[in-house]
Amino acid sequence: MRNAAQAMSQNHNRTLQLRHFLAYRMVNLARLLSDSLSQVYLQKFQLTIPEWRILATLAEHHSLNAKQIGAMTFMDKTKVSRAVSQMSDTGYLQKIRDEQDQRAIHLSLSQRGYDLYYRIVPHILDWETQLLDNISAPEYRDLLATLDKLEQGIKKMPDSE
Amino acid sequence: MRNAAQAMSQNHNRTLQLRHFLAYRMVNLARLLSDSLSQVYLQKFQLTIPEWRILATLAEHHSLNAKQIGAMTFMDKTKVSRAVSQMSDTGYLQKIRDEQDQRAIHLSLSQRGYDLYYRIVPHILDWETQLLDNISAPEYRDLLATLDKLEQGIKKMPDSE
DNA sequence: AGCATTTAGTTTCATTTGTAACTATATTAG
DNA sequence: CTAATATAGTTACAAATGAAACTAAATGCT
Repeated sequence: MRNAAQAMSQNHNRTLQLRHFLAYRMVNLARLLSDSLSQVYLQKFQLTIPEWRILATLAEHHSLNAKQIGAMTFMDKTKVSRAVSQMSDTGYLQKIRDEQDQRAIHLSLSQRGYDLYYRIVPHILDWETQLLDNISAPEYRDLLATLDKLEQGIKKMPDSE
Repeated sequence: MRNAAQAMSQNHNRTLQLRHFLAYRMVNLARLLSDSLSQVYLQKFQLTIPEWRILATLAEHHSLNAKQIGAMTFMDKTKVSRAVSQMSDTGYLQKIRDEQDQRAIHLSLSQRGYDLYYRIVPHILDWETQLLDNISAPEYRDLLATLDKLEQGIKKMPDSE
């Protein structure tokens, strides 16, 4: 028995049990994680999930255009566009047009944006700490490694263009 | 170093790196999985994601009411209600009022519903097989175990009511 | 150079979603 | 027994979403 697919088909005899169906489990857990995290801390800071994602991404990368943010966060360009407008209105970020390419707009956090980010981060990390309290350090490491492999794998699947 | 939380805080010195932030990784991967799976097979059978979830859940449990389905699939009751109506119209399921409790409605798949389910399942399993080809059997087993722990854990978190 | 195509980002519109209000039935308390 | 409360499910309304059309700038082709 070489891989997980063979193990699975052998264990379950080619029937579908949602409880053991990986995608179903991942989607449900992700929903729980996302709800818990956004509900508790982000609503408290008046940010939507897309806005938080942009804030965190820009805090790490300092300057990106909307397209890059979309690719990194797996968000639709319209979602990015709307969240960026909102954050620009609220003064969390600046838009600077590229001198070379007048279509592109460099986005970066304002001081106010960084301030917000640094106020939120401790809450996020506390939440993560609570979550990770449920698993061991090796489990955590293995989990991230496995998620990596799955992410690589799914991007190569025939029908995922 | 006892657990993952300590490992994490030590490794990353209490800064946030999205790449190593578990919730972010899980949510992104879940999105990829969900898109891939639903795009390829469910649209082909004219089912929405909520409809597929209800179909699969009823195929396993044979008779449930809307509330139970909602709890099992983590779907909002309005989402369940609408998907059930649709599936009833299409003839994939039957509604039978409980004799004891006239509010409750027992839902179960029609023959047509089971037929559809058994036509879809092989495609789902093929997709899963492709996905799991990327990881080993022990990795798969450990992954499901870890997901279990995280799911247990998050349900116990203070702010996740 | 001049016209077609591509690309970044926005806007429009139809669909999906969730919150809150609602209907109808059941349960509980006085 | 009756009134208040709770529960299952539906409906109405408003917000979020994504596909497609659109604007404006850049690139490619002849």
